[in-house]
Amino acid sequence: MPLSALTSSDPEPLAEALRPLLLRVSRRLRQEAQKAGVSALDALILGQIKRAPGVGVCDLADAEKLSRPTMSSHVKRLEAAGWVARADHVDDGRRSGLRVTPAGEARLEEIRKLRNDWLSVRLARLSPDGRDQLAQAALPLLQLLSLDA
Amino acid sequence: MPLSALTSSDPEPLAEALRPLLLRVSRRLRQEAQKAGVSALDALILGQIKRAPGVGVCDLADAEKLSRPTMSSHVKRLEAAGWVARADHVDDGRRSGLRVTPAGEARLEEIRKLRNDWLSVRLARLSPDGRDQLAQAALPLLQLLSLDA
DNA sequence: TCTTATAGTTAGGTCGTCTAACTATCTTTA
DNA sequence: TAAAGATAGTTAGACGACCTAACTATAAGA
Repeated sequence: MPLSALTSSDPEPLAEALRPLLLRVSRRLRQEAQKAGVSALDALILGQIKRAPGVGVCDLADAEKLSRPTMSSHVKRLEAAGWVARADHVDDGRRSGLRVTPAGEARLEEIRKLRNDWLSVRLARLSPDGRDQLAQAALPLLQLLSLDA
Repeated sequence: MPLSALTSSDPEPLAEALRPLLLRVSRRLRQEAQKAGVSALDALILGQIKRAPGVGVCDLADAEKLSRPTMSSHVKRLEAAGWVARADHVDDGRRSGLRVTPAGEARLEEIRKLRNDWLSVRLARLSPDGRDQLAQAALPLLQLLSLDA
C-alpha cells in the first residue's frame, strides 16, 4: 500500500498507514523532549491549567483521558516543583482549585524555548507543500480526539 | 492561534499546534491497543522483520531509533512468544539473523484484526475531507521521520 | 440520618525506555 | 600474528508514564 494510493473513501488502509507513523513520530517527540530535559506532559498540563484556572484534578484527568491517580501524581509533581498551586474551594471541600504560579508561567515559557526542537527543525526542512499538508491535517486530528467517547 | 491560521510559511506555530495533537493521538492509540490486548510495538517490529528477513537486533534498533538494549529485550520477548526465530549468521558469529515464524505471521494478522479499532472507527466517523487531509499528511510525516539524523 | 455519589490519594504493578558495563566475535594494524 | 579496536548483542538496574484496586473525605439526596 503506497502512501500515494491512500484515498478518503476507505478508512482501513488509512488507519494502517497512519498508525505506525503517528507512533514513531510521537516516540521521537518524547525522546527529544526528554533529551532537552522537558516533559512534554508538563507543558500539556500546565497549558490546560493556565487555560482554565481553578480546574480540578479530575477535570484534567477527564480532559486528557488519563486516570485520576495518574493525573493526581502529575499535578503533585508540578506542585512540588512550585509551578502549580492549589486552593481549597470555598463551597466544596473536596475540590482543589488549581492555578499556574508565576514560576509555572516562567517554566512554560522556558519549555517553549528549550524545545526549539526536533519537530520545528524538521518541519523547517520540509517543503512548503509538506508543511501545508501537515497544517491541513491539524483540524481532522483534533476532531479525531474530540470524537472520543 | 486558531488552527485555521496555520500557514506553511512559519514552522514554529505549526510545531506548537501539532505537538500536543500528536502526543494525545498516539497516547489514545496506545491506550486502546493495550485495552485490546495488543502491543502496537509488536506489530511494528514484526512488520520490520517480515520486510527484511535476516535482519539483526542492532539494525532494528537503529531503524526504529531505539537503544540496542531496548530492541534486544523486545526481540527476546517476541522470540519467547514463538513469533520470531533467530539463526546464527554463517560468516559472522556475532549477528543474529531474525525472521518471523508462521506463528508470528498469524499473530500479525490477528493483531490487524483485533485492533479494528479506535483509529479506524474514528477515521470512519470523520468527514471524507478530513480523511483526505489526513491521507495527504502521511507523506510529510514519513519525511519527517526519514529526515532524522 | 443513612446512603450514595464525587474529588482526590495511596499502594503496587506493567510497559517502554534509557545508560553503563559486560561478553563474544570480527577486523585492522604494528 | 598478536594486540588493539570496532561491532553485535546481552545483563543489570533505573526511570517515567501509565494502570487498577482500595482507600479517605466531603457533599448531596432519600
